[in-house]
Amino acid sequence: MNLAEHRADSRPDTRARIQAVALELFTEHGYDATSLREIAERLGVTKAALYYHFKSKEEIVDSFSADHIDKIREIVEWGQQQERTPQFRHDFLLRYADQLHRGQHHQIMKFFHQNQPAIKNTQNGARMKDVFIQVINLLADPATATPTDRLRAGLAVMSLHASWLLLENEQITDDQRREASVEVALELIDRPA
Amino acid sequence: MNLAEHRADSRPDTRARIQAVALELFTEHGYDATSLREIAERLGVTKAALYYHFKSKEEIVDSFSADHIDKIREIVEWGQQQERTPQFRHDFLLRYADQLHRGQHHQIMKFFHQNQPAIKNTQNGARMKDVFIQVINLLADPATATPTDRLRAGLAVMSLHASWLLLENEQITDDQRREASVEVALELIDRPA
DNA sequence: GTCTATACAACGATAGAC
DNA sequence: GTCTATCGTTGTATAGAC
Repeated sequence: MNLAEHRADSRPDTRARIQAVALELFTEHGYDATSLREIAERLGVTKAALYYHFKSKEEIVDSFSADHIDKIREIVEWGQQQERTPQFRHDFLLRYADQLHRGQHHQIMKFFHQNQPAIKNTQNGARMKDVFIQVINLLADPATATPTDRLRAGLAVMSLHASWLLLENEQITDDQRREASVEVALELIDRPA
Repeated sequence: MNLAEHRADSRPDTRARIQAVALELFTEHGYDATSLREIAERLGVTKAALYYHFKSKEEIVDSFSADHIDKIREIVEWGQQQERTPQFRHDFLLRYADQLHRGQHHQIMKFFHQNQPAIKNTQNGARMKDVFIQVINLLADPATATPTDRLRAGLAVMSLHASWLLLENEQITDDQRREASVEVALELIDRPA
């Protein structure tokens, strides 16, 4: 899984640059609307060069989402070993929010949210959906929670995922945006009886 | 007159059938991933037939979203003439939720949510975004509300829009789904001081 | 109002030179 | 590791017969 070490012999970090530009364009204009030609031109190379680093367009998405999914899985696995108390839900949500704000993970979530039809049939699209369901299951036990509780849990997660979208026109800093999203998320999961 | 069952192979109202099939496929597989050939085949006609009724693929989207946008605008215009009390927010949200569950409007919102990159540069995509902002402005006055209040308002609307998505695996009826989404939405807009 | 046939561009992907 | 050149497919859209 450690691709960085595998490519230690290649000269510039072209692979990482492709990932960064692809994520940016996929998020901005959409996965389907972004051609490999656009990505290549932005980098000053040709389409064929991309195919040296990735065997398909879909593999570019998989490459930058695999790491993000693994990180969320770690948090979920930790959570599954804890007792389901209100305090746990609080801690879990803070861990989750913390992870979202590391590196490009926030942007990756934006990409997944806005390109669901394009990726839901891909390998990592399915994995992302699975882990998302597990997160909600930890916040609202499917065996005992009401549909209303389940919905609150889903919206709590969505508050963290989509805060940049719902608050995109506001004149606030990233930290303020993050603080607001965590506050509202906590309200939602503290609500159940 | 019963036009619908008059003839099985040459039904009238082809335009409406195109809209219905297009909305279904656009929502299920995505706007970009759905070709006009697919839509035509599902209807038992050829691509060229679609072009008699609509001058482009984008116009199909515009045709079934224009009516929905107008309906929301009516509600917004009503809201802008009311006093901004807690009771008003309550009534407004109920009116909005009610509109969402008429006809195909719920499905249209799902389509817009899941295909934002594909439609954000279209005419009605911009109109949809404008009216969405106005809805949030009515629930949380941009001049006085905190970012947290704004986020709650946005999530309240998202609760109504995305309840079928967040509760898609639950074994509940449409009415229960709707009831839960309204309940959580009302909680969110009742929260501000 | 729907058909056949086709124009034309763009896409993802591959082969092979350097 | 990147290039040129190209393949095969699919896409939207159009022209003209019926």
